[in-house]
Amino acid sequence: MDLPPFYCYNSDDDRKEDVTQVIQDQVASAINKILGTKEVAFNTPPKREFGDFSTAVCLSQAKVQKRAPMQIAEDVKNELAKVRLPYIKEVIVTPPGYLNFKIDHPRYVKSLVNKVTKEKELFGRTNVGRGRKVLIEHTNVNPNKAMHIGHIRNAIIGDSVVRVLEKLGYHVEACNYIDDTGVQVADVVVAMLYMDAPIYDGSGDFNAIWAKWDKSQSFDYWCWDVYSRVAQEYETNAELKAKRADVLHMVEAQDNAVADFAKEVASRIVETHLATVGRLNIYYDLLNWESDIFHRGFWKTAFESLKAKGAVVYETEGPNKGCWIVKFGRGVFETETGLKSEDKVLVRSNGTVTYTGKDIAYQMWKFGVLGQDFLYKLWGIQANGDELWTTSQSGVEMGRFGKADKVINVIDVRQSYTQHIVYDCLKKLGFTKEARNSVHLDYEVVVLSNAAAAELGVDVDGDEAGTQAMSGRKGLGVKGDDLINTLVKRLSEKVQTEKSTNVLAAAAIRYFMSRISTSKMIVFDFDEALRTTGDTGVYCEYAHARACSILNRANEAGLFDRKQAGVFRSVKVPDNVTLPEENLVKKVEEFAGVLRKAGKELSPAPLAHYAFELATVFTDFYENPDPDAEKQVPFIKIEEPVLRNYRLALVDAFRQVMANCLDALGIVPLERI
RNA sequence: GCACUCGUAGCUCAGUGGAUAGAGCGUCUGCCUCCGGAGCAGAAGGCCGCGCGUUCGAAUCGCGCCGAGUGCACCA
Repeated sequence: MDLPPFYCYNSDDDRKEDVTQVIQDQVASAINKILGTKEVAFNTPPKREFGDFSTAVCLSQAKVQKRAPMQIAEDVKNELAKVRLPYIKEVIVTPPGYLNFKIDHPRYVKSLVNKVTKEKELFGRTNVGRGRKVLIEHTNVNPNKAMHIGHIRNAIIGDSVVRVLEKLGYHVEACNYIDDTGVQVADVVVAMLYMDAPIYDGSGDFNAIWAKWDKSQSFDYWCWDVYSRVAQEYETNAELKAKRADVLHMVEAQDNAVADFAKEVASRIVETHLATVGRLNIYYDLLNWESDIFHRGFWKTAFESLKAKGAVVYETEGPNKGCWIVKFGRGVFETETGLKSEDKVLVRSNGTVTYTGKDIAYQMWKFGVLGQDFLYKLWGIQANGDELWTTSQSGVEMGRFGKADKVINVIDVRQSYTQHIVYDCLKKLGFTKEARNSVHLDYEVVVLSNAAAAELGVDVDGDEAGTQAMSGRKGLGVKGDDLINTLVKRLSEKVQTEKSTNVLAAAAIRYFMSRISTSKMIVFDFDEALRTTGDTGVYCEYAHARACSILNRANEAGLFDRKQAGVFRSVKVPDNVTLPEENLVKKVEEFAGVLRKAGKELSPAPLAHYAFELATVFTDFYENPDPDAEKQVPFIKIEEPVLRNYRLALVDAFRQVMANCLDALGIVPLERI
């Protein structure tokens, strides 16, 4: 498959303002001039005595120059002494030939603190994405049951990437695809209409059907059980199973009472899903309904293009006889069990279109190359104040959605193959640029540890290592709302307000899902997910709240005015910057780079790790700001105004950057817990 | 069979070419007259799955194994 396009952009321009980058660029160009090299890579020395950053460039030069690396390093050091390098205090050579550089800390700290103070919530942002529109589709949960923690992982990754790319200057559109015409919705409809008495009489009156819903449960929870029950019933009840095809057929026809009922079921479930993810601070710009893809005839248009380009062929023989297929893989081949085909069917022999077929048309719409559009109407205003729009048969034309330069589909890794086919078909249609700009953000799934499964009542040995896949059909899984509720309950004892409790629970869950690489399976364990100490979102929030608390105390004592912008702008930095201070400032500076990394990898994981490291260095600074002193003095009780103001400025810089980082992770920073 | 992903401390994970491989949880030992103890300081715990290569230098790159998982539908 082609390389994801996000690896291609050149972000060099955006690093020009980083203080360390400025310093390293000057050192690098000086070294390049001396050695005649083109590039110098820097890294961090293992020991603080060596300096702030170093390079092994002399080691690789040893072979070229056929001289000892130590000797080269010494020569470079001597040459560098003749050049004026601002911010560099000292150059040290260590075996086997490293060049180490010491920074003039007071100047460095001052310029960085001033930068954070000036840029505030903009600190760390860049504009690499300027002028480019990215459409990110995520969540995409079948609207037939409650969301489980696997769906939650998808939504958290998707929403985090939306936030990161916005901070990198892209124009981002977040879409949530609603498959309201698929078998899963049909199954719940079958269950509601035909599984229990009273059976639907075909009258178009659904009052008796809705009355089956046990209102002591939310609708999505009730459907969760109903769906797993009907899946079991199918095994023994062929008559019921036959109803599925009927319902599916009516839903696709869209011109009958059952189709309207199905839409009503799906809509109600979508509302519950939006409520669930809303608790986690996740929002969208647009809901895209599969029924509208049918209605607007997207497939027909795409199909004509595919035929015109010869990308699809009609099979007159072989295993796919009577189907329109796209050639793929090895094509038709013989196996022990007979003829098999790796080609992908887009139109079945009964004339209906497969999901992949619809997806090709839909992907074309996302890039604005289908030549057709949805109709839209306002769904409502979300809790964050933003409008949420939806495609709709009764909507109006609008020019603002789709037409993206890049499209990111957040779908679990099991669908890599079909995504590949969709992008490949785009290429076959002549949309090579669009195919290249299509990204499958393929994260790994969430499974249950045996212990977690045992807690849910599954018949497994909870003491044994191993995992259980979640399954909607079996009704096996941890529901998102259950996890949130459990956390809220645990946290509420020690948190002052209900609002803070909810934010903190969301922080814990988002952090838990974000810290693990998207390429790694999450083996869900209750103890781990509910933990509030150590490497958690709660710890990060706590550090932030503590910083706010210090600043508030200082404010109350009249030491400075928090509301008054720029009070720290001209902060004086003492001559001796302590190690904890230095570590904090260096970590603060890393934020912009971490944000870029998250954007490049399309993953919240780097930001989560960074947030924890930032919280840790801050806590160290707070506990022990001056390790050489006999006694640590609380910042607000420092008598000397220069030192006190400086330490408070560092607290404020930390507070700002932690808030920015949490925001990128979709976590609301708390002033108080 | 083919393809992709994963394998690092008892457990959960960072680290993707640099110097002595890091965190958290759990275990053990200490620390609340003090800005928020959801914390801090310390101890113990590693053939970075195995082998061969590339390189001055490999957990990191290449090849080959081993183990775990996923995909290869006229399901989505």
